[in-house]
Amino acid sequence: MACDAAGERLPVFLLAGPTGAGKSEWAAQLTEVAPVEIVSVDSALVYRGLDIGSAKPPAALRARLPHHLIDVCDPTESYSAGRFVSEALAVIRGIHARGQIPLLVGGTMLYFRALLQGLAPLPEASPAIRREIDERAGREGWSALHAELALRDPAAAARINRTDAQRIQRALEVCYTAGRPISELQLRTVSALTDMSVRAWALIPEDRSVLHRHLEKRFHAMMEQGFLTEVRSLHQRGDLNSRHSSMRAVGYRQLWAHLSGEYGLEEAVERGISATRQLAKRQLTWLRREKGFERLNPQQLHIHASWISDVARAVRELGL
RNA sequence: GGCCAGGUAGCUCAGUUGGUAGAGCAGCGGACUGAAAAUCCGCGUGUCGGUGGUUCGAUUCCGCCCCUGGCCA
Repeated sequence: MACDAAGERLPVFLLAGPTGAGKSEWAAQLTEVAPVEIVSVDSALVYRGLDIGSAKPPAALRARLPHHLIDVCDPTESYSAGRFVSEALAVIRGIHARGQIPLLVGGTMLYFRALLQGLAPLPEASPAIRREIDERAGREGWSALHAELALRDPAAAARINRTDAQRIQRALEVCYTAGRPISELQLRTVSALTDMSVRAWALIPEDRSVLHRHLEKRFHAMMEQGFLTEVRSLHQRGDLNSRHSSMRAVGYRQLWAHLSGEYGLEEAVERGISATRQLAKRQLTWLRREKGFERLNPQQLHIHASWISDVARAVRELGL
C-alpha cells in the first residue's frame, strides 16, 4: 500500500527536537526546495485557541504552506497518542497520493515513537472508569490501587512506580475494559511505518545555557504578544478547567493558576519559564536515546544549510 | 552616627547546647504505549560574609571590620 507504482517504498521524513530548537523554521525553509508537506507532531498545537503560548506557526504561514494536524481539536477534548497515529497515517496517505513527501515535525516524542514503533491495540480512555478510579484513589490511596494492579498485572505493577497515579490508572483501566493485562497487550505492538522509507533527524542544541536564554526571551516575547489575554479568554469560556490536558500545557498552566488567584503574574512567568526549560530537558533526554535519528546541532550555523541541501539531494535521488 | 535584626546551596530559609551542614524551589541525570507541553524516579551542587582570638577542634563562642534591612538621630 505504501508503495508507488514501481513498487518503491514511499518516503517519510521526520524532524524532531526540543522546544525552541528551530524545527518550524527549518521545516518551512525546506518546503522551498523540496516537495514536502508539513505534519505537526505536537500535543499542544492540536488545540484550537492555543496559539501564542504554544508557539504555533502563524496563520499567514499556514495559509501559504499546508501544516497538518494543527487546530484539529477543541481544548475541552483530550487528544491522544492513539488519535495522533491514526490521523497522521491518514494524512501521510493523502500526501503520498498527491505525490508529495510527508515531513513530520515536532517535539512530542511519544507520538514519534508511537508512529515508528507502533501502538499496541489497547482500548481508548474511558472517562467514566477514570472517574471511578480517581474516587477510589481519594478514599484508599494510590498505593492501594498499585497493590491491586500487582494482583491483576504483576508485570505492569513491577515497572510502574507506586506514586505514578497516571500510569496506575491507565493500567487498571485497561484491565477493566479489555479484561486483559496491559503488559500482555503491549507485546503485540507493530510499527505503523514499516513499509515506508523513513529518514529521521533530531535537532539537539548542545549548549544548554544558550537554549535556556532563548526560551526565557521567547516567553517574555509571548507575554508581549498577548499570551495573558489569550489565556484569559480561555479562562472566561467557562467550560475549561485546570484538569483539561490543554490547560496543563507549559505556560498555559501557570497563567491559568495566576488568573485563578494562586500567585502573582511575575511568579507565573518565572514558573512558566522553568516549566519550559524542564520540557526541553525531558525532550532532550528522549532524543539522546531514541534510535534511528540522525543528530544535528542547530547551534552550529552551517548545519542548517547543509541539512537543506542534503535533504534536497535525497529528494532528487528519489526522482520525485 | 547610635540601637536592633540579619548575612548558610543559584533563590527562599532551617540547623549545629563547639566535632566542617539540610529542606523547598531552581538545576542536572533517567523512565516513558490512547492525558505525554502529561506523569513519575534519582542526584545537594557550600571558603556557613571577612578577619583576629579562645579551643584539641569554630559555621556555631568573643572582638573588630564589611554588607543588607528596620528604628532612632
